[in-house]
Amino acid sequence: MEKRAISQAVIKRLPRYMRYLTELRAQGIERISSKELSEQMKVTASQIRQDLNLFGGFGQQGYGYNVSNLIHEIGNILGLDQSHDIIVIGAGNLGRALAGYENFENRGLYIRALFDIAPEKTVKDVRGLPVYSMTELPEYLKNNRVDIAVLTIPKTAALSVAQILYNGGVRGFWNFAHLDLALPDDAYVENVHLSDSLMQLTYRLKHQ
Amino acid sequence: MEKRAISQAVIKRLPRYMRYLTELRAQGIERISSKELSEQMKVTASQIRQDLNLFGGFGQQGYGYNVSNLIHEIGNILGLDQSHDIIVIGAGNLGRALAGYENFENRGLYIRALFDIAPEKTVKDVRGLPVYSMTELPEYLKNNRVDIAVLTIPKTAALSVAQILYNGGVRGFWNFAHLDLALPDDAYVENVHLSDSLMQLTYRLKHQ
DNA sequence: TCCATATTGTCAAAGTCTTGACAAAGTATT
DNA sequence: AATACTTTGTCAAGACTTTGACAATATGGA
Repeated sequence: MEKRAISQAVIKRLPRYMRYLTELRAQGIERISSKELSEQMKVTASQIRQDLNLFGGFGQQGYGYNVSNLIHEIGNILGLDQSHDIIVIGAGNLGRALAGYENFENRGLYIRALFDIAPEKTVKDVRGLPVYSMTELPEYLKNNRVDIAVLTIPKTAALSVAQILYNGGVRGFWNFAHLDLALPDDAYVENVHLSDSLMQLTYRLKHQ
Repeated sequence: MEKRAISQAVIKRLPRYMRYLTELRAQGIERISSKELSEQMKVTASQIRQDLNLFGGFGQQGYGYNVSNLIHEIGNILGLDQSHDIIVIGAGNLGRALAGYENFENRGLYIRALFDIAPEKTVKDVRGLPVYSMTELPEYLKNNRVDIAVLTIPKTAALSVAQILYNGGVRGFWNFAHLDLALPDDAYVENVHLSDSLMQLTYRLKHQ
């Protein structure tokens, strides 16, 4: 799709642009210049223009960017034009929290089911989603498309479950287990290490 | 503490070193060279040595690094030698998930209480922690030290609650609300945007 | 004790990312 | 229709980060 490789640094910024632009649209703002946006986001205008230009000229000289159009374009870049079928492995508090996010569906992200070793322990159901036993996972994968698996399970279980998922055809992994999941190269793993982020905070409290 | 400013890139890597080193120690491994560690972590040995050297010479030529000692040193750098008192604002699934992490206490991170607008809705209690009403927050802040507040509340409430916390003396904010919290410069905010991270995954599924 | 080997700490080069500057091209006003 | 203004897209310079190389120095075996 794009000409040259896009750096990780740029990709990380795209959802943030999305967030600010969506907020602007909600406020009824239709156009925005890189300068105005840069002031709100506390980045340089140059960076915004440079980032957006990697994917195409979405702006217009003398005018700026059309907010709705830019949301649409960045959404396409991020793959939100395609729908994604998602399952959550681990129906504990974290799994239920993620499964319960309501805004995902606006972006083509559909949570289809949860899995847990002890599904009956799940007192409340989450938005009416089914909670299956882990033993049913291979069968489910045979009969249902799954683009992304969310792993909210202990690190001791994470790798073996990920392998079942990979063998069942899943290629997207959103991993909350406390280890860096290593899977074959055609699997895409986004590791989320919450405690790493908390330690960055304790670092700053100590040093700054 | 350190001579020159440490870059954000380095600080981000420290918790990851911590994770791998802790795993090594659990396996009974007492010494490790930057070369071995670099192979496990899939980074360059040079980067490991350069990073660690910013804080002091923790290694020994011809030997490598002592695992336990290095864990201790990085822990100090990250501020884990100090104890931190933490409260969680929002006792929904996410708040309860974070409050329930058991490993925090090994690192001096003590969750003391949760707050919620509707504390009675919280069916199960979390490890026996008290769940207070939000109306009790200002009083709590007068009587208790709070180093870090975890915000797991809707974005519409986040800024006003953060200001109450800031006025009550809280300077560390671990923010899960879906906006970038802007607070005075002496407050340290670590924003965690889970959906940003999921969008990086959808980007990669589309493009790679 | 000596020597071969291992491995750090550090420097400079290479690579990547961010910023400032400005021509080109549009908008808005008179 | 002409002019002043705005703002993009793009380039090159500057800043920052990562890597490779190697002297210095320790280990461990003979």
